Amino acid sequence: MAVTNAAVKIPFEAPAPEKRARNRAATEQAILDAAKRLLAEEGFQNFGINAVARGAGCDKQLIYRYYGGLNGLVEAIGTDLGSWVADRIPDDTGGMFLLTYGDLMERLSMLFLDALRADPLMRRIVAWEVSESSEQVRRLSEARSKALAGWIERMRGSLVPPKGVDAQAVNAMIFAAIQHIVLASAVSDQCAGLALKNSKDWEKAAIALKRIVRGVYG
Amino acid sequence: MAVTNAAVKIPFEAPAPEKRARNRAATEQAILDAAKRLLAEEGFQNFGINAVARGAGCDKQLIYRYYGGLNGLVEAIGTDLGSWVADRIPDDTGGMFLLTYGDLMERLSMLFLDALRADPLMRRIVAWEVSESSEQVRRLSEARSKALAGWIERMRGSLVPPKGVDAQAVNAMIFAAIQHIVLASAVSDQCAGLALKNSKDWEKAAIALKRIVRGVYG
DNA sequence: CTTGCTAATCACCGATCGGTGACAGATTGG
DNA sequence: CCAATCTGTCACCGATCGGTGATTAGCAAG
Repeated sequence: MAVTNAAVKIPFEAPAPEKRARNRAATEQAILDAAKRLLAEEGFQNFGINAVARGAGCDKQLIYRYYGGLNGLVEAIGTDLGSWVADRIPDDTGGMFLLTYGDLMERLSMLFLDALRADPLMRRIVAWEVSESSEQVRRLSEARSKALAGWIERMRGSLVPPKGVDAQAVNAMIFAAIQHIVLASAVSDQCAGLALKNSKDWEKAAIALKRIVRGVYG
Repeated sequence: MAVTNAAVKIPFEAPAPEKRARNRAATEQAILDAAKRLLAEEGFQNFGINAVARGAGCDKQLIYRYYGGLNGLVEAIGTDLGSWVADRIPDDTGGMFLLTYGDLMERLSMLFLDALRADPLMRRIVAWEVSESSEQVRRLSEARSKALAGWIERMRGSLVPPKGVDAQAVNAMIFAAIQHIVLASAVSDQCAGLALKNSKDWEKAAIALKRIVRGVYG
């Protein structure tokens, strides 16, 4: 055949002279890291076997071997998510005394808002959750909400919501608002006409959020 | 006889004897309808030239010719969105007297919640908005928020928010909460631990929402 | 050194994607 | 009647996707 040998691909091999040694554990970690990085930076849209393998600098076959495919890999990300959450959201009260349930929810709202804003991976996962109904994302979703619920329970202590208020429903609304507003800001710097660019904008959003919390819980 | 003839492809030609006549306007409409249907039913993930052409029962070439590709088609959907919103969200007060800004926002919240729940296309678009930052979705987003803002302005009448409350920020939070909770319910029947399946669940959600509105606006 | 095990790579598959150029059939104007 | 125009169809392109079988390369025990 007319060999076109001159057309060989030189696939950008040079600048990574650090070849990983023959080491399964390290490769597994590299794959997992690449998956998280890719999901955080590019979103779930172009998240696939080929992309992860490229990002990890290894063959996709290894993803099948070590994780059983994308599903297993996503599951592994979910497993990671628990500690991930624990690492990124403070467990303490920030030196405040949370005397009432309103104090608590105000504090939780602010912590969650800041944590989500600072965590692209978590944002992408939330966006994924509301966009697709596959088994993959269902697992991720479960891991996330479990970690979150655990965190809230830990922070709650012995505080109880006021009588006559469906705290579960109200809190779901509050967390929903935070999630949506952070997601919207990440793609368009605004939400429902409210600018969400600089820290001044966010200060307004935070005040509004506190106002809502206090309006319900006093 | 060993009829190899049986192996011929019969490409499922029969059950659609209704061939569209040679008619550009009708074809354009069929494409637009197919696009909206596809987006509403399948989501933005598998929304593409090929899928739309399949759905419209015509060649994709026509989409390029009549709409200039997917971008133009999405833009056409955006243009449609104005009347779409106007058709689906009531403009009247439902026989209520909206005496205060709180009355208004409570009513708007309920209307928006119901409308979004009943409108899969709008849901998909919102999910798209928070998942991708392309020019396509930016156009859609603008059309949607414009239609929404117009609706709110129309409903507002002469009512003004109470002093000392950043109504824009608070309302953004409320609408964000509604959008996220509806999106979440559409894929997983729950949000942040709150079940959102039957009408009883939704009644609880609605009450919580009203509570929040009343907590802020009285 | 040879044998085996395993990490890792390579080559290929069919399917689908977005996109384009060429062509067929109907309609219309001269 | 012919030619131009418009609607619609078809075949094909390169790229990428998820997935798999065969193969190479490094390491340790015998």
